[in-house]
Amino acid sequence: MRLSNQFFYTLREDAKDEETRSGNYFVRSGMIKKVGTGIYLFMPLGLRVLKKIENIVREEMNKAGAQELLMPSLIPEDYYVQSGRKDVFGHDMFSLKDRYNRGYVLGPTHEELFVYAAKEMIHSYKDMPFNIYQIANKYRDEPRPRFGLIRTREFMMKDAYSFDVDDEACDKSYQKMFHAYQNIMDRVGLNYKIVKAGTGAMGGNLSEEFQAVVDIGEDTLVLCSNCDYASNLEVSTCIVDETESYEEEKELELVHTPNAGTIAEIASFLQEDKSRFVKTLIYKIDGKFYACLIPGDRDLNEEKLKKLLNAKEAVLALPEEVERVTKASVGFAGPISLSIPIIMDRHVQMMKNFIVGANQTDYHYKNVNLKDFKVKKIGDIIHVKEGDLCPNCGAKLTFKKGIECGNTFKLGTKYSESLGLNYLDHENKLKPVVMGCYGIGLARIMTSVAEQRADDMGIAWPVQIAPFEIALVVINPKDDVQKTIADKLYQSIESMGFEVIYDDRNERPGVKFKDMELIGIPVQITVGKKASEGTIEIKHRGGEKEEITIDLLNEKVIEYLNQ
RNA sequence: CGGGAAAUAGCACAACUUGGUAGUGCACUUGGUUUGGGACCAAGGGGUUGCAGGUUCAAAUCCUGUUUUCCCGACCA
Repeated sequence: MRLSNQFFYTLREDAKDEETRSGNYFVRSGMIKKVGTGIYLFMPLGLRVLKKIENIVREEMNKAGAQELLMPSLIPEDYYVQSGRKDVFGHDMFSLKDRYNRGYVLGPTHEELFVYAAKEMIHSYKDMPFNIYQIANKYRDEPRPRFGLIRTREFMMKDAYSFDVDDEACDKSYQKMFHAYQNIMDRVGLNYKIVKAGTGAMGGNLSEEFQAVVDIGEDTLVLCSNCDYASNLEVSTCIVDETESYEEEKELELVHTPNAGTIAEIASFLQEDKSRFVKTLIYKIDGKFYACLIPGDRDLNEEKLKKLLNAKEAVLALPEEVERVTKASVGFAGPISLSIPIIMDRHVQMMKNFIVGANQTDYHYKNVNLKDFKVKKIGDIIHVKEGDLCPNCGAKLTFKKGIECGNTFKLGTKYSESLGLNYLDHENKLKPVVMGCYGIGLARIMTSVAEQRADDMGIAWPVQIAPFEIALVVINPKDDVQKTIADKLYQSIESMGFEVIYDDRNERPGVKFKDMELIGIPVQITVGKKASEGTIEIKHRGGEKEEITIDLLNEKVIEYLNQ
């Protein structure tokens, strides 16, 4: 592409509203522009990157035997009412009425319609397996979109669904997709980790996430320093250090702790470390109150709590409710002589002489031990911390931040049962189809790769997804010799099948260099003063320039692009 | 949905406290000088100050409402 007379602009100043480095560079390099909260338009340059990612995804999906189709975004709401997900999504789904007051939604994810499509195909076990997918926009009314393209309300997603006769067959389909995902993430040049994740409201049995390792990520990845354990914080576990404490059990003691309602306050008041405390959190779980005991320096994991109790909903009790249940102000709840059932984290089992609230405003108990109260259930209900011990090998766990770029789910029969997707097996018996679903966020890949490769000049795109492979800069387009040579080179490189952005604008050299580095073209060729002597320059973005003779250009270009 | 901040030229901001011709930088146009890392000089163009009301002789400025955006939190298949 010749830059003169093309739609191309860059901004010299940082974007006001972009919190991420990549987001700022996307805006400054004219790739995207914010239209509203969580809504962006893609300018030609940005679209090229997105399309390249899309094509890699499409190629790998097709290679894995999946077939592409296209679902509508505007969907009669009945499909989501039937599946029960109108309620599950609630306000997260955009819904609207047409002129006849009929209800529609903008599709937040498409299990329902894929099942609808699959029903046309599936009658018998002979009709499976197959995998169908689309690359299309999804709509979610996020409470708080942020981080550039990472959390937007409209976003391009590849979603695929596999259909199989049983779990064993589904495993095979799942593995195919899993490998396709590895190929995709490798090809786009992403530094990523595959972690185990929660199945959440999607339901199903197994979920793995392809997480880009990026500091601005919203997810926390728990990785083992020794083995290959990798898991999303949501579902991470650890083994409990069972080193026996030989501490003597001391006499229970009631202490006056005026106005010290939080762990931090009471810890500083009593001059004790937070780990000497046991927090008592009052939860309302499926309508009933429970007290949850966890170490004072830990956070409760509501997902784990729900799972332990096989519950649908777990919410922290309101202050009034806490006061009613504990007969004390918030902050003084404790397990001793409490009337509601007590759920205790495993770690508390190993503690001795700890401190808890006394269920009396302004009082705590010191030297509390397990014999002092009754527990209904013991389990793992806390988030792991850095330094906890790996559940596989016992080595220390470390944390990294991640952006979820892709995920793979084994859905089981959840949707096929609720939506009546069945087939006849060998024995003429009706059985539910076993499904898998597989998603990839295209703009999240774009952001993650950019974030991982940004420097203080701009984005250093990998060749595979760069908007152009080669930048050709002519230093002085008013110099006839330079211009003629550059024009020729442009045609010749383009005819070799490479994507070239040819900067023939009448700008000063510095402007062109800065722009090419900002938008991140991997290889740059410069035609300058020495062109008249048959010498030009080639370099990697941000690298050292090499002077070469013009006749060597073709082979050098290939060499540089492959490096 | 709670708490905070903001809305002025394409972009980033000033003027608001104390009401009186809306200004600066970048970008843009014209002319000239420049041409190997975001040039310089000169002359220009571009604004119903988010929207709607109110106070006033007079509102970007004060008041009320409204919409939108950003930040923190809650939330997040």
